[in-house]
Amino acid sequence: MVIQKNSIIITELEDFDIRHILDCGQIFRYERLNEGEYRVYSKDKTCLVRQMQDSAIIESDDPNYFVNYFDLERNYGEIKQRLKGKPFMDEAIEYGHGIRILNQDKWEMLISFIISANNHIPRIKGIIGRLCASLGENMGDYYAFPTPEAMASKDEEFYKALGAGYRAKYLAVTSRQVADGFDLDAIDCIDGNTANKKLCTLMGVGSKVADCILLFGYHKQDVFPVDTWIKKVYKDVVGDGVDNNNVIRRKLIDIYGEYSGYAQQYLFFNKREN
DNA sequence: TCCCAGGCAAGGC
DNA sequence: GCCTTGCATGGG
Repeated sequence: MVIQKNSIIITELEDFDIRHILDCGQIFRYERLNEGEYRVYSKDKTCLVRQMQDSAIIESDDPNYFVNYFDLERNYGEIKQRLKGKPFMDEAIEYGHGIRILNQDKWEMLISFIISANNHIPRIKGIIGRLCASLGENMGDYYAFPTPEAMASKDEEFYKALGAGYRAKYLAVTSRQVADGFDLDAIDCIDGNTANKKLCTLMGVGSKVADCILLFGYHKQDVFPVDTWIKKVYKDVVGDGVDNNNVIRRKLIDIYGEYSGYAQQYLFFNKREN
């Protein structure tokens, strides 16, 4: 990796594939421009990613932000090595070998995954896009993700009009709570299970949404978001799917260990695309 | 068409 | 505590 004034150059692509990274369900704000060419948005920033045969380039006026964002200083080879041999992992890692878990904004993850509940990914993208266009700062040729204050200034009806459906109330109530002082940063230094319970006190956040926020916004690795796709994986692993979500979560963390969060992403991506 | 989606809150027991 | 039900919306 070479960091320049307005770009990052990646010359080792064994653990970096921009399509894997963007299509594995952790981010909703990006556009595919061409084959291997994407524009990505995070918070109030943006970058352009182009992946070629044997290198990739990330163009941005704040490269350091995106070095952290794309988790470029972490050794994914070691993570994969530790996961290999566990149930269904080898094929999932082979298929999604270029996945990296992004370091995204906590507040953006909170709102994005409240919207994600019982929803389709294309529709989630649409709602979030309209949310940014209507409440986010105009950055010239794109919109920033709105601040807690901007979102707290609107009511349930506003979010219904955006197409959020029954999640509209959750958005209004939770953004008010954060604007009024609920400290998202304070959750950073507590363990996964305790952090999960704390996030669940916010309206619209249950165990699964909390795990997504912790994995993508806090990079906590001892979590396992259990959604409809992971339930299918669970059936493959244990033979049936009659257990409730808490039991499924606990058993999967038991099986996949300290790198459960990474395991979950490889398994999710492989199940959803194959 | 009808089923389903990166589930949650509320109410029943 | 665990289990069931209702829920807005639009893509496939």
